[in-house]
Amino acid sequence: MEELIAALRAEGMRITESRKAICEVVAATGDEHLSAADVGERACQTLGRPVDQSTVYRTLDVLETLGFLHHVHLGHGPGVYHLSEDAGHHHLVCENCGAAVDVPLTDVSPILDKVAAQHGYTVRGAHFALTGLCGDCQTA
Amino acid sequence: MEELIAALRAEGMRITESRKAICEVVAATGDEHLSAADVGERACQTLGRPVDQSTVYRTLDVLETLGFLHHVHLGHGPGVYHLSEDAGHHHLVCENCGAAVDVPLTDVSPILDKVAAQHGYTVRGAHFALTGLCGDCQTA
DNA sequence: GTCAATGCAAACTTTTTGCAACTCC
DNA sequence: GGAGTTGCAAAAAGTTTGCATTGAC
Repeated sequence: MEELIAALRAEGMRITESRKAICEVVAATGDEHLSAADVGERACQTLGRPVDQSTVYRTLDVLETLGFLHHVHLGHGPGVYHLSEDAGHHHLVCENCGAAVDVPLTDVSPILDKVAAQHGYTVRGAHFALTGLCGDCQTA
Repeated sequence: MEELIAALRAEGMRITESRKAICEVVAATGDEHLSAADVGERACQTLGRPVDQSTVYRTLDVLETLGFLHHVHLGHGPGVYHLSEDAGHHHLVCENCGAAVDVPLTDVSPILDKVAAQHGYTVRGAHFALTGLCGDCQTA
């Protein structure tokens, strides 16, 4: 959290109560995947007063631009945000129940990189999830 | 096209002018990826009168349920529809310019299946695209 | 005091839904 | 004639934007 605030300050940006609250929520995010609405809700609780959704979006956008956050799409619902990691991971989502698991990038990168290279592409990040059926939904 | 119409009829569904036009558009789709709006626009031209977007969505939904179509998400814009193929393919999309290439499923399935299996999942289809940078955008 | 950031409201995009009118079988 | 379909309009969900006011520096 201190890191996020410091980075914003280093960019010449102003540190408002709303931003502080959002940074706190984001920093406290473990490997959770929060939607913008989730972040907003928690920020409101942290701050004890309403924080506008547009402010949440704008702040998340800033943090994403600075490289602290990524947002991914796990399904048809809202996009979800999570802290950037060194390694990164793909997401495997059940089409039926929505359960999601993280897949270390190292498990899939070799092939994806190779395939992408065949088309002149460079795979970067994991903006969309891989879809399938989880164990429970297969048996059901 | 005849096949689509026949299938609808076989399901006890009614063949209207709008449906015929939409089926014609869809059947004429090579390996293009059309959004619902694209399909609607072409159907209007084919038919010479307006076809409501809701009718397009409902018809595409029927065709998808019957297994003739799939829809995928290539980026943040509208979903796109394409005819089902025996083989199927993934999509590799440039984050920068949006250029998309099809990747044969056989090129990536082995790994994806293996990784998914490690988590008890079964990968099915390719509902979301893989993202990266195309050759042009890398050099730029 | 300035200028960035906020909150509010309104626009926007894509997709879905309720419902009366229609028309295909 | 009766049920499946349509078109229209309105709603829904997620996100973005314009703008006057506020507040950080």
